[in-house]
Amino acid sequence: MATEKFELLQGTLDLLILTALQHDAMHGFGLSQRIHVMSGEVFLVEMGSLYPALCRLEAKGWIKGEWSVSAANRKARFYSLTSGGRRQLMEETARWEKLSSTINLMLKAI
Amino acid sequence: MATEKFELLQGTLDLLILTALQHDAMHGFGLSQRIHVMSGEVFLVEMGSLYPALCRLEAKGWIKGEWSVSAANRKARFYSLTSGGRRQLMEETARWEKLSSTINLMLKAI
DNA sequence: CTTCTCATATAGACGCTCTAAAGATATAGC
DNA sequence: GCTATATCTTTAGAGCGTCTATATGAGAAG
Repeated sequence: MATEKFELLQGTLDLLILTALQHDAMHGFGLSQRIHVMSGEVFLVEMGSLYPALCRLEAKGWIKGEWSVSAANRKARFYSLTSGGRRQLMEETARWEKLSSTINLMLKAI
Repeated sequence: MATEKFELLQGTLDLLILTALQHDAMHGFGLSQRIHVMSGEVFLVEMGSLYPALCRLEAKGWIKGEWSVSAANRKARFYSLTSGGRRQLMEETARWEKLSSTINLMLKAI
């Protein structure tokens, strides 16, 4: 899902979430906005995509969520990376680099 | 599908197929091998993934298939790019470049 | 005549993302 | 006080692309 019909490549949302959580804990709503901004408004992750992903990542032990109060004074669930999540981020980054560089190679092949 | 657990990113198989067909017509079986070789053995597209994709692409008018005889003297369906397929290849390439460069940007953000 | 390789095809399951809708609560405006 | 708006979470259902697994057939090789 995205601005201007740029749908995400399936399998990259986890990577984006882990990346966006790399430095501070965030709640889902803010995460969506951060991804939008970080991507130069290319990606627009809707809630219906984001929340299931957050649950998935939490179930796998890569992030953990805690209820707290947002800057706007509302209850919100703040997610942060676990140590396993950091490891996962490195692995997914490596995987991404391998896959994308391979595709780039093929595109340039004569 | 892949050597060493490198599964494809969903949505990139079409791009790989169109790219591999860019210069000559091929049958599915050979296409699978070509993708394996072109990718430096990173991608291994199994038949169960490839054939449905070929049908899809043909249904969309991006490739067309014709029965002929393979180098090994067997009946095989040779696929080639249509003009619409060439256009589609350009579009998907552009899309890939936009998406992948955006992700790379995010990964490098501090 | 049996086995191997080449080649196509299809069924069924799985996982991720999307669209869509519903609900709850604080703040702002009137 | 009342209502509207913005913030925030949640879930259901569908769709699509890929994967695993299997069936099928024909020429080549021995």
